[in-house]
Amino acid sequence: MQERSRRTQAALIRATTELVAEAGYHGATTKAIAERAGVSEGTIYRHFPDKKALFAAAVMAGQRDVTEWMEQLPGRAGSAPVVELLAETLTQLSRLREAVLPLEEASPHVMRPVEDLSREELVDALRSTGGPPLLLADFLAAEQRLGRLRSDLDPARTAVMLLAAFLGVQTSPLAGSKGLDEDDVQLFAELFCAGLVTGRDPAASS
Amino acid sequence: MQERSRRTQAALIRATTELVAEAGYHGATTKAIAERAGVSEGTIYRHFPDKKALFAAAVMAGQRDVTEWMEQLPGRAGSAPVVELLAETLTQLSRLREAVLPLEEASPHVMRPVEDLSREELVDALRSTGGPPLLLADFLAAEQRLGRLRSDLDPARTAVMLLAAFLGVQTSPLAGSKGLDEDDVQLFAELFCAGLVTGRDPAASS
Amino acid sequence: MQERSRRTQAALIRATTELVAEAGYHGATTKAIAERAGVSEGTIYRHFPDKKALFAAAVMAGQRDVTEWMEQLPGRAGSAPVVELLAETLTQLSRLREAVLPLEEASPHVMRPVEDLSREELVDALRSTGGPPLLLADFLAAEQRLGRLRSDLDPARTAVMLLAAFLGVQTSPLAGSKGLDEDDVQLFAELFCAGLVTGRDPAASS
Amino acid sequence: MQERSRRTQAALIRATTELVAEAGYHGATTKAIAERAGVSEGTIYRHFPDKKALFAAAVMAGQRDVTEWMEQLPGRAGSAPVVELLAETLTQLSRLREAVLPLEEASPHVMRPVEDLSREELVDALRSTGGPPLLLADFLAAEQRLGRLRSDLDPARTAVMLLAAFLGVQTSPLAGSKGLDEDDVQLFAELFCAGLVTGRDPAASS
DNA sequence: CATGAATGAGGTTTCATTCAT
DNA sequence: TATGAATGAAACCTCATTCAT
Repeated sequence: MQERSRRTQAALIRATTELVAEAGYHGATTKAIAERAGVSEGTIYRHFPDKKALFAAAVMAGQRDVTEWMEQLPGRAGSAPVVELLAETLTQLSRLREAVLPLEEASPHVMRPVEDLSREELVDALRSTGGPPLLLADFLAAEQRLGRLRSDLDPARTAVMLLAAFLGVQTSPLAGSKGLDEDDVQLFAELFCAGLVTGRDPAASS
Repeated sequence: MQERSRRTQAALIRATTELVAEAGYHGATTKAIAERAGVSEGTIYRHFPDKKALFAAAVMAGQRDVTEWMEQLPGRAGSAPVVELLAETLTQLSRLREAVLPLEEASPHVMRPVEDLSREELVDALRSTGGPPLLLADFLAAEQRLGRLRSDLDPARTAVMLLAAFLGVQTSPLAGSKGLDEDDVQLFAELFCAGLVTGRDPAASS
Repeated sequence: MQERSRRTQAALIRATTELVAEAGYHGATTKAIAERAGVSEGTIYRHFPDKKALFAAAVMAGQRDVTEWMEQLPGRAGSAPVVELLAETLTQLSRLREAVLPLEEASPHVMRPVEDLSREELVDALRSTGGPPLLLADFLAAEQRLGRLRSDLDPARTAVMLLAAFLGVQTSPLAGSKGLDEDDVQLFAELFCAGLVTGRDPAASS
Repeated sequence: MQERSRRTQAALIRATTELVAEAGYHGATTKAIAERAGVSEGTIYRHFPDKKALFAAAVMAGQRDVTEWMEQLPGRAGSAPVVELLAETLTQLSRLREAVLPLEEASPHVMRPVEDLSREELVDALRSTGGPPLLLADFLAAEQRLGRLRSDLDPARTAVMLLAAFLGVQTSPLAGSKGLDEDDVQLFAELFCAGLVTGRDPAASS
């Protein structure tokens, strides 16, 4: 039955995401994943060709959630001070991504040997059309057209840098293990955005 | 021989750092490390109680190099525009840390399950007296006293955020595998520092 | 439907035979067999109690084809020089058995641990009434009565030895992977039969 | 210590050979081999890169024993009736090879998927200089020069065929599981050799 | 001090077989 | 009856760690 199949698959992806968040990449063994998902280890391989594919699916699923939220962002350009919009976006991101982040961050240094080829594919997918970086770039470009953002910035490059910096803050061991609170996000948005806005942004005067 | 002992230890640390950078955390097995260091596997355990200790030592060693460079920073407060000083600092950091970063980044998500306790210890050590975050905080405080930096910022918190954001940019899969070039560093410094400086900083007018 | 049932069964047997020939014993997994036969894995167990039974059936089916051809052999005793008749027989065998041989050869060393008991049953079946060895023995006995074959040979024992030797040549890794050509069969027949015939066989003088 | 290493290696090879003979290819699991050899499973991989290499080493070791015995054969050409020499050779072979044979016979159809490339290498090695087939070919050529063997036969081809046929008889499921006794070997030698010898061989008249 | 063989727990993956639909 | 998802034992292999030499 396709219904049951879909449920199992979702359970596996959820178990993977949770376990990586909780116990790190090493804790996300096939055994632990199967246990958490309430299936046997063999079942994993009925739904994914190997562990690598399961991880990729988990990353993509998380990615999808984030993307869905961000799709509204470009349309909201100009509706509030830039800093405010960015702060809201980052707050949402920090909530949505909490679970997914370890997975993605783990990929470059950790998953490399497991994945070889597929690592590039995965990153490509993350960057490809419609992903958060592009959506953020769209938003920045829209604000540029409104004259509220420095016109000498490359939206794509800036978007990537902003996201990467934020993810860095969110995951850095320097930040402690507690994660970020509202204040942290607000401070980050303020600091970083001060370099982005022009005088025409109403919040720039503060 | 203490001399020989020290050389072996250094070789092990160097081998560990190189291997993590080259082959990722999974490539840094005790066997590979011993081979690269030109000793036998058993020898590792003459110098470190376990692999975890070797990794911690490797992180600390890298940390030491970075710290040595940063120790001059607080004394240079006021000697040039803040943005310029920070850009120079980040450029140095991006060079010095290239090798060590994978090690540190690997630690939170990768070493956690292996180490549990030690992770906290490690992070504590990274934040403890004399480390780059504190040195950067000292520099920021000095600039605050000179009136060139917003006085409402907590230097310690800001320093951590700045470093974490920069490390995030440096290691993010979003940035591609090529790493950062001079322009990227410059852009980052500009964007981020615009939120830090006051009108009294000579570069603030640009 | 008994008709449909028979077709499925035949498809399974054919798939098994083909797969063992193509991909070796390890390639003949239940999954691969079901795929090739165009049914689901579970269906196998509607038609055969287990994999072992499927293999036995496949061996028997191949055996049946060979047997059918050999049934004419005893009746042709005396109709041509012994060497010629044997060469023709072996040529036919080498063609008919090409597909089935791997199955049979695989059985003793491969299926033994899977089957234990059944291996004996299988071999018994192979030797039982009507099988090629007995038919060849009948032919040899007939030739003995015609005086064209050494009378001191035990027909049954000789038949088994002749067939076994030929199968050995046909499957030996020493012979390379290309199999036997006509010349090889001819040479084998000549060499081996020279020890069988008496002076009264017209070909014995060559 | 190299001494201990060699002993372990020998024990592993012996265990592998025995287990394949006793329990078939499927019975020769890494676990069973390690148990039989009195070491842990992990130890296997300190001495051989993988199971395939262990099997190859076991085949080669058996091959070496057989080869050692056969090296004297070419020198004995002419020292006794051809049939007698061959019978003796085959008797020795049937003893020496009893253990090794399953391994070799298993290779083409069974080990293929495990070995892929290496199967060809293995067979090449079996056929390469100095192996039993070549030694037997040397012997046949020597007998040809003595005029006791048909001069129209290709020694190499005949040697391969003779060995393959004999191995076939020795391992055929048709022959039952008891193996060959002296009488069987004698009969095989007589039958097969009758086609080889000329009138000048003293045994040809019997 | 150094070696390197040995360990054994644990990892990912396969596959014959069962069972709910 | 046919399906195909689920099972779980067992396969091969890795690796941090110990210990006799």
